[in-house]
Amino acid sequence: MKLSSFFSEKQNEICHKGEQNNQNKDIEFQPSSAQEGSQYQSGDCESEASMDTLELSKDSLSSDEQKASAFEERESGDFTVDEGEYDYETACSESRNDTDGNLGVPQSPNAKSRCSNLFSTRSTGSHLSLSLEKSAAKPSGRPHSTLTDPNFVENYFKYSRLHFIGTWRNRYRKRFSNLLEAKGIKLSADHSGKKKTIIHIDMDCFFVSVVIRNMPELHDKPVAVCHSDNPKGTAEISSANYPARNYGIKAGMFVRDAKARCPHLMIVPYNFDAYEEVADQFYGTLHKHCSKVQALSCDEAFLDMTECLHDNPEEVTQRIRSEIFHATKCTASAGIAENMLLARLATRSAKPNGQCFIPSEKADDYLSSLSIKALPGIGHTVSSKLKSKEIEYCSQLRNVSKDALHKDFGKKTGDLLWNYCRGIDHSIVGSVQETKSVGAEINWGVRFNDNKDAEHFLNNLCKEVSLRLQGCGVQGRTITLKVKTRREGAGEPIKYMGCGDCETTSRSMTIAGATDSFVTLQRIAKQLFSALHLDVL
DNA sequence: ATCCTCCCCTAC
DNA sequence: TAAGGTAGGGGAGGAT
Ligand SMILES: Nc1ccn([C@H]2C[C@H](O)[C@@H](COP(=O)(O)OP(=O)(O)OP(=O)(O)O)O2)c(=O)n1
Ligand SMILES: [Mg+2]
Ligand SMILES: [Mg+2]
Repeated sequence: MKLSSFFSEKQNEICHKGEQNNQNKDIEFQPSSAQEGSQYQSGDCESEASMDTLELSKDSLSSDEQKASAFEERESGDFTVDEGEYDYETACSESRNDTDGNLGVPQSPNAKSRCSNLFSTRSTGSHLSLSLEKSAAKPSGRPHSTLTDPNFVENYFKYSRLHFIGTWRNRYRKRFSNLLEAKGIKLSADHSGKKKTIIHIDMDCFFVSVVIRNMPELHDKPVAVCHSDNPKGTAEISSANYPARNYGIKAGMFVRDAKARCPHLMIVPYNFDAYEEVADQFYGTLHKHCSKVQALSCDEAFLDMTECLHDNPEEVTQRIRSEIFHATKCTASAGIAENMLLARLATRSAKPNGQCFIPSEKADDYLSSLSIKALPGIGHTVSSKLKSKEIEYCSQLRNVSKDALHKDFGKKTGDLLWNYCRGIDHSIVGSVQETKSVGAEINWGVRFNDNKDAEHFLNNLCKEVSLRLQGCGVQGRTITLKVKTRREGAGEPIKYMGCGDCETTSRSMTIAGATDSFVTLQRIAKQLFSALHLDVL
């Protein structure tokens, strides 16, 4: 059996380079956090000497237990919802089998693992994450794992779509820094009773549209972006165009399931450079029409047109969309409303290649029949909890008192639910926000035979985080390491080179002076890993 | 009260 | 074969 374990590191408390102070050099690490672990305490954290591989290696080698990664279980949960067309649980049956049940809430846990480290002094931080997995005794054959590629970390990120979208914001920040004035962000303060005009705009099936933008013959055929065209494969669909969605194909689905629904589905490869270029054209157009632009992702933004409006909002929106199409040969859809919530919901109705205006007097009607799960910020866990009480639509949610929502979901989420189901949203369109953390994690292809493998991987992850910190020009003081370990009794991962069903644990440590140094990260990460008392094998 | 650590949840 | 990342919001529970 194989085992896999993950870990990640994270550093918090970032500070902009330049100002940091080191107060006490002596005490570089504050043992405090590390010890929390508690029982364990063997002092790993304190003495560097002890940290040595010895302790680690012993532990790790000694036990045979296996640990695996967890993605699968939870994943299933995340997606189950929609129309039931694609049952992720089935796809990931592993997870379910596993046993033990967990606690309470129905499949709540997500399986995602992440590892990260972050630092920060003030506002920035960095994350580092690693994942480890023990490899099966003999099958060394895996072509794409930490066991066979010494530069696995570096290579992995070149091909990861989630890494691309996850780091896009930092690139955007650099590219458009001249246009971003760090102003007020999201604090909900909408006291100016003035009516606003908000536009939410999102490119249609972005990754597919960009790749086929010069291939009109494919526009009405089902097409999806994926690394693999193997009809038995577990590669994930990144984006599917609208003809493909008619077959029930969605992002995140395994390619074998997509092919089963639509055998003639055309698979096209990723083109990250083109996504970057089209996103720049998209944002270039937006900034031309509006000074208040909030980027949500590479293909999606909010515009506060209240003060940039010269014409009818719908005509302006039409113009912006035409201009985007002219510049990119890709279509965008937009929603227009008086607040960000309604504008975003309007976009959904508008897709594909359309636009939709929701006047505030129609908001109540529009929301009544809307599923709670469709509200932004409400995912599988919250919506399932409500559904178990027979509350599925916004109209039903309006009958639940604020107190009851607070009790079940906490203050903030309770307020959000209460407001959103009534179409209330006071957030304001902001431009940039200060970085709070920086991290890196890998939950695929991570396999270790011994502690050396794990250490090598961890070091590479530290290097990655160090570079990212330097790239952002920030440093951090709190380093967090997260590790995934295969859950007891979990079988092989369903997904090729996946992490499977894992348990995640994390440890963090705050140091006196902010850092972006590889050597420092490496040292702290090692201590944190050791404090977790995990066995590699 | 407020802060801190270790999670969980969400979205792209 | 295939590339399951990243970051912020938020809560529980303990320390201060
Ligand atoms: N699970 C996901 C979600 C998104 N993406 C990538 C591919 C998408 O093209 C891009 C933008 O995400 P969207 O949610 O905007 O999805 P699309 O643009 O593909 O479709 P839509 O027309 O619904 O916006 O992010 C991904 O790789 N995996
Ligand atoms: Mg889109
Ligand atoms: Mg989008």
